[in-house]
Amino acid sequence: MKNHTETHTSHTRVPVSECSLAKAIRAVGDTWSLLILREVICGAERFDQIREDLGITRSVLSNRLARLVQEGILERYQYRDSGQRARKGYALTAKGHALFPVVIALREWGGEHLEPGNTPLRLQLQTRDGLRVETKLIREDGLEVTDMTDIIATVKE
Amino acid sequence: MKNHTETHTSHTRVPVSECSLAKAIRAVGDTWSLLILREVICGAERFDQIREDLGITRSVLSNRLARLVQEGILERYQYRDSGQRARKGYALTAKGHALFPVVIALREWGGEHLEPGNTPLRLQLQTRDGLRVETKLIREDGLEVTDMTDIIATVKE
DNA sequence: ACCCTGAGTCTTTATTAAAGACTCAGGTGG
DNA sequence: CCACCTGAGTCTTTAATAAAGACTCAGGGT
Repeated sequence: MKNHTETHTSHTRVPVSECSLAKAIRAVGDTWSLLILREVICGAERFDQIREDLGITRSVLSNRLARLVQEGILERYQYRDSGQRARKGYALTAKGHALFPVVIALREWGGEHLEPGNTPLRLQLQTRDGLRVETKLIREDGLEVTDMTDIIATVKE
Repeated sequence: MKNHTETHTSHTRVPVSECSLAKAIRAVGDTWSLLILREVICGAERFDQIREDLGITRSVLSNRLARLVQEGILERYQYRDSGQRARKGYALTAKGHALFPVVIALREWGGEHLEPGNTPLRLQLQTRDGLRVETKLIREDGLEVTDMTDIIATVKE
């Protein structure tokens, strides 16, 4: 436990009910939703495929998928592999795709702070022509922020 | 429900137990942890302050804080406001600060996709000298990715 | 010495998730 | 055409988590 006596920053109060960040966390920040999005991003589009990969129960998966569809993050579609019967799948909508920065940032954080050192296979997020994609924090003036302790929360009005 | 017959991308299988992204989601992707981090970022460092802001119960807050400290995302410290008794607070560690890209990306997504139009007060994340900070997806070659549908998941080895 | 407050723990009740049996519709094979 | 398989769920029961709120305990203040 560090022991600092410097004046600490004052509390920026934005009620949870009016905060975009809190709403976003409420929308996708639960135990399963982000993992389901990961599955869809990885190309698991069928119910049972997602269920097997995640080890989630049918009822919970059913609920979460319905919620994600209802929130406009996922959408359902039908497809048919040649010689197979028609099946239903889930795919990202534009709103769902807009979560990529969140997912990629999480992936980066996990890779840098949760791996014991030598991790075998790492999920990679890249463009279709194979270029790696990463998140950067860019200031209004175009410069990159590297020191996170320089960032603070304020209330804009 | 759209009805596409184009060949869908194949499934990129990375077991959840070996995936940095899944681990990151496991670590902070639950109902309360991210909201608690939001509080700390906003300067709410005391137990009861966080509890009041979030409406979380004491026992759950206690558990989550302990977990976040144990995971090295938060740390405890003591401080004393002038004329007040010493108190304990929670602050982000370097590992916790490294989650800023995730938080900022969530904040952006919430602001763009969850707000009904005219939202009164919006939490702003900026540098100490008042410059707004935003996340960008940058490709290996330095160009920004604007079309999210161009991003796919692969397994790197 | 007594009281207040911050920072919890403990106990009871309500919600949510897990496990796994059951349903139902669209095809497939005979 | 009929029986059967499979994907995509629902339903029921049991276990785990969270909510509500009383209780504890230590450090100051008066």
